[in-house]
Amino acid sequence: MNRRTAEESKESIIEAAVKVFSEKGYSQTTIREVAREAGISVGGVYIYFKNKEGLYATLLKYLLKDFTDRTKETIKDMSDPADALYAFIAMNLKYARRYKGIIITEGRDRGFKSCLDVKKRFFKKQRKLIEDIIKTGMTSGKFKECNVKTAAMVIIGILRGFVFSLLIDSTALYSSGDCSNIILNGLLRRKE
Amino acid sequence: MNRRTAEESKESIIEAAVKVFSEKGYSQTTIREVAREAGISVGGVYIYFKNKEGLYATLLKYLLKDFTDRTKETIKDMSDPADALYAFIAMNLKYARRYKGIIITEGRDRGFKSCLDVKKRFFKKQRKLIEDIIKTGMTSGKFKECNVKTAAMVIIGILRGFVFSLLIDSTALYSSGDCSNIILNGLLRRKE
DNA sequence: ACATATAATGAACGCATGTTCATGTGAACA
DNA sequence: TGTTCACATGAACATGCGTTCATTATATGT
Repeated sequence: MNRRTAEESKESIIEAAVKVFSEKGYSQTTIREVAREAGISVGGVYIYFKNKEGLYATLLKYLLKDFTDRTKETIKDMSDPADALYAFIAMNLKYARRYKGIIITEGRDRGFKSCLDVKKRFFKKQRKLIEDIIKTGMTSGKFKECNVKTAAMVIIGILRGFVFSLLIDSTALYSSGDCSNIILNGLLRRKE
Repeated sequence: MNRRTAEESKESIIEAAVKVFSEKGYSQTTIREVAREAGISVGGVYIYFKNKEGLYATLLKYLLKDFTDRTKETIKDMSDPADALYAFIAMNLKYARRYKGIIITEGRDRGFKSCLDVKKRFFKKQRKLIEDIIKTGMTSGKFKECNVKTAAMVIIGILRGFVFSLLIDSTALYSSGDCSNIILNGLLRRKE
């Protein structure tokens, strides 16, 4: 019978870690549970990862890169900026549901410098994507003039709120459509 | 020399707990640190609170009630709904900065039923406040017609995003003004 | 069959933390 | 001075978790 290769084992650990961390967040996740889920021993985990934080950092990088790539791929051919913004929002919501414990986790500063950097770079890329959408919208005249950077930050803030709402109450949530509608149109009545 | 009364001790524990939980969140907070901060022994904490969760629940209730009351007081005399919304947002931001570890904490479901209920009731009250603002705006014709409940939920989501942004990067943040501007006006160019 | 390298095991260790409890302390009153 | 009561202490206990390491199992090459 063939044993697993090192690569296969490592992958199954990452997959298991993604699952457990997503459900429980960092503090509540134990190496023992990840090991069980991956079908390996406790010590086995430490063959492939230096420690818990290392495992978490690896998985975070892997997941965020995957997310960024998919998002770019999804919106790259969209000409209408409103469509792109909608797709961007929908994409965020979908991933948030699946990996809620990870995308927003209690990443305390102490001892997590590595993760913080990964996250910051991720959010920077996200902001860049939105900024491009907004710029396109402004150039084509569809969006009004505004501070692009600020608007992008606010939208990212809105999306974080989305995700956080999921953590508190995973059922009752407004849809991507409702959200993008308010972002696009605002609350104030338009003249005429 | 006069010793502290039971009431005084209890209060100083709550104050200490507010401080430590705000900074570190639930998991990272230890009873030992709360006790030290309160100037009491470890065992002393257990005279006044059943356990860690009980202490947390008490402090959460106390803090959220205080916040709701102050918010109501602040906006109750404002006639312009846009002003009220702005004040509401500013209020949230202010408290979030101070109590970030608590207002948004990793309140996992397991074993935290009591806290979850407190939080849900709090958010319900918050939503009610925003709904009233929006309704006022619609009645006066300043806001356009929309689904009040949904709009309120979206705004709450936006605020949660605000707070979460604070956790990740406490310096670079858009202002309350930027935020309410986008909420009120949206991104799309207005006709004419 | 034997040797070697690779992959895996899980009991054991050290440490941190929530919680308890027998004991101590000081003020008020007899 | 002695008694009582409320308030407080902190060492000790139990548990859980991250981490290590001496040992075992399996495949591969000779």
